[in-house]
Amino acid sequence: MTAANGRTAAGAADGATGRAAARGDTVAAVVRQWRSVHPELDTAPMEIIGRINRCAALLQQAEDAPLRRAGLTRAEFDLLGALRRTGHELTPGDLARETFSSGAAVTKRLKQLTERGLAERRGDTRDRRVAHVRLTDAGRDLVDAILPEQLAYETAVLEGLGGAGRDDLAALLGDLLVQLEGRLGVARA
Amino acid sequence: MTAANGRTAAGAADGATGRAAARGDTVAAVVRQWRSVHPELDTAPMEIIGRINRCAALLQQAEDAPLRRAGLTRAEFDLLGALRRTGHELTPGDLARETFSSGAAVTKRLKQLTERGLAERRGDTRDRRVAHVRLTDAGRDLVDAILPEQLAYETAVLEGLGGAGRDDLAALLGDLLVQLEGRLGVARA
DNA sequence: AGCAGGTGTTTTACTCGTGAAATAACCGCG
DNA sequence: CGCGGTTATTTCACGAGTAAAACACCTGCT
Repeated sequence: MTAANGRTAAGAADGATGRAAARGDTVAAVVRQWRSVHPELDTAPMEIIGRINRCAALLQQAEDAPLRRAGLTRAEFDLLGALRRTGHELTPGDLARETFSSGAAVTKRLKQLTERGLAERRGDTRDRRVAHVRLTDAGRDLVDAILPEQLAYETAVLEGLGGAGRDDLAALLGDLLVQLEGRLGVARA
Repeated sequence: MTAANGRTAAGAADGATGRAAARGDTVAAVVRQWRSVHPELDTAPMEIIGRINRCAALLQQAEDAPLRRAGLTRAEFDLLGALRRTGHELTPGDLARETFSSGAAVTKRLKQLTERGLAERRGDTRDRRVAHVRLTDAGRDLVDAILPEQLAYETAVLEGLGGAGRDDLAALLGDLLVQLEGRLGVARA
């Protein structure tokens, strides 16, 4: 993911579009550039998609710092988080699905995480192809230490929106997500 | 970064709402899991941040396909797009800032893109350290061919939100982005 | 002039993720 | 039983990104 798609990247700041863009976030500047080069195109979607991408990039950047301090990659934390929140053992395949990554990536991460004593694996007794992975106490404690920190940061960032704005935003993003997940068939129902 | 942080990942496990019900996107299921494991935490931010991350991931996935067909990485397209929308030559350093990536990455991409005849470089006459990069005709045509396609897809996805919803969403994301960019100081002002 | 220090770009060494092939084990059917 | 087909996981080869070092060049100071 990356940080910036063409419509997400920043230019100079200056703003005149829409109510929030009066302050001129970086996306507004980019959209303006595109409009002046391609006046015939409807650039409205960029105001949403571009901002989503840019928000995601900035959030990731901000939230990766605490993880790094704990010696974890975001992907590793996602894996541990999946184990923590489901509350039961998962197979590598389950973990790949939960974390939206390839099986190969999960294999590598599990090797790391088990070596570091954050996760444990045990073979299935019936089907010797499958493994079951669970958190160690250390793994659980690590997740439980990091999660509140992340949530606190997120809460602080969202503070500026006000309660109603937060609710609206969550709902609208939910609608959009339903569109996207429907469109791209979300596999598991 | 990727697709799914701990609070973004989808839950297969939660059959409760079965289909993507009234509000049943994948993020809602994940949030529900966290709440049941950590009832004391305020999980509200996940409803926004998680959805932003997931939307970004799905959008990228969807929009990468057309790029791939054109033989481009998203990062490469971002670079070409920065050149296209600014309308003038940029130095590698400028491109790194515009596309939020490291200078090293830009160097590599430029090598690729010039070899493929999509961009050209020329040395600065005054300062022989700096290079100036511009699009070739082929590069410009490629961007101009891909961009409308991407916008059309985005328009289609956003269709489902309705005009008012779209405006609200853009504005709210703008507000959030201002928070984030302010908080993380956005270099270029 | 000449050098100290700063800036723009590239190189290097490495990490991480991926797709595809390889491996290993299960299942059902003759 | 044993063979074909399928599924779970790992291995392999590679592409892409990064941070830090290297390089090349400029600028200001003496």
